[in-house]
Amino acid sequence: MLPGTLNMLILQVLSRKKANGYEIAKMIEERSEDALQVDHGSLYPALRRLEANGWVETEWAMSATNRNARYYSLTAAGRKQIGVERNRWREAVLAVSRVMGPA
Amino acid sequence: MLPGTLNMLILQVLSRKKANGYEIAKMIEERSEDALQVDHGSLYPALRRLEANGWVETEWAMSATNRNARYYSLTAAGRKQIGVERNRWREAVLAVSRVMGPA
DNA sequence: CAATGATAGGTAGATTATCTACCGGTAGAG
DNA sequence: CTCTACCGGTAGATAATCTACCTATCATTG
Repeated sequence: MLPGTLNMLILQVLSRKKANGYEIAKMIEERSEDALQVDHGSLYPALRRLEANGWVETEWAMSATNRNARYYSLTAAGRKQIGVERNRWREAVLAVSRVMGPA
Repeated sequence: MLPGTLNMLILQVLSRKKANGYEIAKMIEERSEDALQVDHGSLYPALRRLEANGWVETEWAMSATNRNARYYSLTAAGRKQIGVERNRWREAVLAVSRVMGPA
């Protein structure tokens, strides 16, 4: 997992639907075709940061598998933040590409 | 600067020619069109790591501007390492792209 | 000749984000 | 009743970066 990308990835998957931590990790792993493994020792602290920044909000609810789970959903600020992170990522990749050259 | 990319960027610029720290930073900045700023508090520790890993070797020499400078050049292991880092980077970008989707 | 900016190398300490390794618990299948 | 999947968390180590500081010389300009 590239440092600095986890926040963006979490916000992205939450832009589709609210989810609990376990589901967020699974979605990132599945959508990356298992290329990204979300360590849950990284995930929960990251979710705390997102909440502290006002980008996600939480509520406790029963999961589809009948467990008590903390659900995360994007705030309005969180939706804006996705754009910020996307642009930062795109520019970072472009900048690295310019240095690394083709192939 | 994305964490985890500096080593690769340094190895890449050294694959063209040997250079001192100041020149390495300038080359990365110029080739990225100033999108990447190489903090020299990050650069020198990174160069130490690369040397400790046996990917670069150093010698002191006079620079083009007539100053005593430590020049870095790739070892055979360093050349191989570029490929390793390139592949890792390419796969990481691809994985993130799959999660983030188009646009 | 003195001041300044560009060149050059370095470190200490703080910050940030990640990973490792633990802890706790429940639901449901077999 | 045991085992797997599900679910949430933290403490401490690790790694890489950034901030801020130090030193020094060369070359140009006033």
